[in-house]
This record gives sequence, C-alpha cells and structure tokens, in this order.
Amino acid sequence: MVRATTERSKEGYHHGNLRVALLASAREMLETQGVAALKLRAITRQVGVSPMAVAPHFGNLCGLLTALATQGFEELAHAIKTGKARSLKDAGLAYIYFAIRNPGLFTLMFRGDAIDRSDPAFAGAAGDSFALLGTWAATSGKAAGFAPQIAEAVMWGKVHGLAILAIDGLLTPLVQATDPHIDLEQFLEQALDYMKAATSG
Amino acid sequence: MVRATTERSKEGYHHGNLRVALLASAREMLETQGVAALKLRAITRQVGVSPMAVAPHFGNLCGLLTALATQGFEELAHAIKTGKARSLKDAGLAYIYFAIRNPGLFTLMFRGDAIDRSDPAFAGAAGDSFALLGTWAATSGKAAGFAPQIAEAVMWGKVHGLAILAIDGLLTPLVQATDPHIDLEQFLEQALDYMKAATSG
DNA sequence: CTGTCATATTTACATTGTAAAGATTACTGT
DNA sequence: ACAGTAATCTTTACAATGTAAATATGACAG
Repeated sequence: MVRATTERSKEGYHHGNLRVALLASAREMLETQGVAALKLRAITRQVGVSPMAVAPHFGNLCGLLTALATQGFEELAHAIKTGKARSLKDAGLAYIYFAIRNPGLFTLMFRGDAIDRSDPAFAGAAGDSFALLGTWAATSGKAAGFAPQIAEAVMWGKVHGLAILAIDGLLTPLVQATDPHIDLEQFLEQALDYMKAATSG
Repeated sequence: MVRATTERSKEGYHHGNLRVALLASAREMLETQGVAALKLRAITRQVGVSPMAVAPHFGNLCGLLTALATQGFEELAHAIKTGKARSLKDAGLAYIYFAIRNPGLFTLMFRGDAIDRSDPAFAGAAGDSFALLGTWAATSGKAAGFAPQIAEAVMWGKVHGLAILAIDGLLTPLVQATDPHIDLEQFLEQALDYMKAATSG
C-alpha cells in the first residue's frame, strides 16, 4: 500500500498522481528484484491500485516500461553531460557508473522486446543520449583513414561492453583476482585509464 | 510437425532423439522470431510433442534454454580458438561475428534471468570461453602499471559492447552514415583495425 | 446542480509454465 | 522368450500472467 508520495489530495477512488507513483514503484521493484520481477500485477499491487489502472496513463505494461526506460535515458544524458563538462574520461565514467548504479534500469533501457522503441518520447530521449556519445567521440582521439562513425562505435562499444559485463557480474572474478580490496568502480576507472594508455589490438 | 532429423527409429510414442530435436527447434525459433518467442508450448508444438515432454530431458523450460545457451558457448569457444589460430584480430572478429550471426543465441547466452547460470554444464562452457578471452588478452597489448585483469576486461568489453550494440541494431545508423554500400561486418572489421591504430581515451 | 469526461475497477478470457498422475514403450536380467 | 523395471511421453488440472470490455466513480466546467 505504498502511495509513493505524500502529495496525494485525498484517499479515494482517484489516486491523484498515479503516473509518477507507478513509475516510482516500478523502478524500485526493478532495482530490488530485477527486470524479471516487473510484472504488471506486482507493480499495481504495491501502489494499491487495480492492474488496469495503468491504461489511462500508459496504455499497457509495455507503455509503462517504455516510459521508465525513457526516464532512464534522460538521466543518462544528464549524467554524460555533467561528466563531459569535466573531462572526456569522466564522460565515459558517467556512462558506466550510471549503468552499474542503476543496473535494472540500464538493462531495461536496452531490452528491445520489453519496451516500444518506436515510441516518440523514448526515441527522442535515446537519440539524445546517443548523440552525446557522438560528440564525445568526435572530440576524442582519432586515427587517420577512419570514418568518425568508426571512432564513435568503438568509443560507445567500449563503455557499453564494460557496463553490461559489470552488471551481469562477469567482471567480479577479474576484480577480485586483481586485488581483493578493490572496488568495482575503482576497477572500471583503471580500465578507462588503461584504454588511454595502451594501444590494443 | 518438424521431426528435426530423419534418424528416428519409428513413428510412435517415443520420439527417439527428442533432446536434439527440441534444441534444434528452439534454436530455429530463436533466430527467426527472437528470444521473446521462446515459449515452451510453441517449441514443443513445432516438434509435435506435448509441452511436458521436456521434463525427462531438461526438467523445465529454463533447463532447455540453459542447454541451448551451453551449446552456444561451446560454439563460441570453438570460433575463438580457430580465429586465434590465425591472428589476435581474428579472435576478436570471431567473437563479434559469432554474435551477429547468431544474435538470438548470443542474447540468450547472457540473459541471466532466462537461464540457470549455476548449471554445471553451462558454467563449464561459459568458463571455457571466458578463459580463452583471458589468454587472448594476455598475449595482446599491455600497458605498464596495470594488472592483466584490467587488460582482459577492456579487451572483452570492447568486443562484447560492439557485439551487443550491433545485435540491438544501434550501429546501423552509424554504418549507413559511413557508407551506404558498406556491410555491418565490414564496419566492425574496420572498428577492430581502428582499435589497433588509435589510442583512445 | 447537471452533464461530460478522465480515471479507476470489475469481470472475463486467452495464454503462459508446470505439478501430479497415468499411459506407453524400451531395456535388462534371467 | 518373457517378466519387471525404468525411462519417456501424455493428460489433466491449476495458479499466474496481461488485457479487452463494460461498469463505476469522482473531478470539473457550465
């Protein structure tokens, strides 16, 4: 019976701000129990509302998840922007840190079979984030004879791959083998430093 | 009513080689309709068998998908091995090419909520593939002052990220912007060449 | 107050995976 | 060859999912 915020006008038939309450509940459930637990009935039960109450606000479950993913991309864009204001490395770190600090949300943002990528709001938010990565790659290191899109893909692939592997827990053995006292975030920061220092084939 | 192979002894109550038939049917359905279409009832219907026929062979749907993912890691390890026999770049290309040529399978292999990672056969096959990547990174470029696990993570993250982005269709705009006549595989090969040539931060 | 409309509920239904029990066939030991 | 055992597959039944359709509720403008 979590009513999400206290700003509700009254207890009654109409919730008042059900849209944000549903998003908040879904997001909490997403991070505590994973994307597999994102069932419509579970979300609405936690808010104290009937399952079909999502219809006026999101249409259906897919719409709710798409709105949540959209919110995720907006936050990701903001994180990259503020990171890039400091340094190029921080922009990459912002991408990775956002992913491992919001693992469920980040996973949902790239799950094409759970969300509706043709949704205008989602496409806009995702496009904004991707465009930021493009400018990031443009101002970063280049190599002669390669299209800028190649640089952008490599840049993006690096941070995205590390983020996904970290979320899936596949880096933890490597982290512990490096130093049992080290943190995952510290490990990833070293990885970004390594990328700058080494030429890697 | 696809009976998968012709090696069936008789038409009858017992299928004969249902295990491989189910795996083949699931894999075909995986690549033609995506991981979201991997429903138990759809798979068994295509083989012409009742849904609960998976029980003796795989236990349940999760067991079937885990066996399929295990098979995928075995094939991936083989692809990396034969690629590494030629060059380091080919080892990376083998990883990426396997992913984009078996997009559904590759996606399934890393979907922790659809498979059982504690399954011994799966853990063994996945571990073998990951170990190969470790030796790959060890023989690749290094940088002073960094643990070998850092190099391994970066290496793995690069190819994994590009593979995931390519499967999700997020690289196609970049590919077309580069050259409308270019192929995705050619684009990715250039990306690997770029990684060798450029120092990237 | 009254009509209108967005909001939320209720009911019903098709679909999912699977536990339990039964039917069918293969295999093994004598 | 033949009985007994075990593996394989089917049937039935059930809980849980998302949602279409119809209904109820309340907010709000006139």
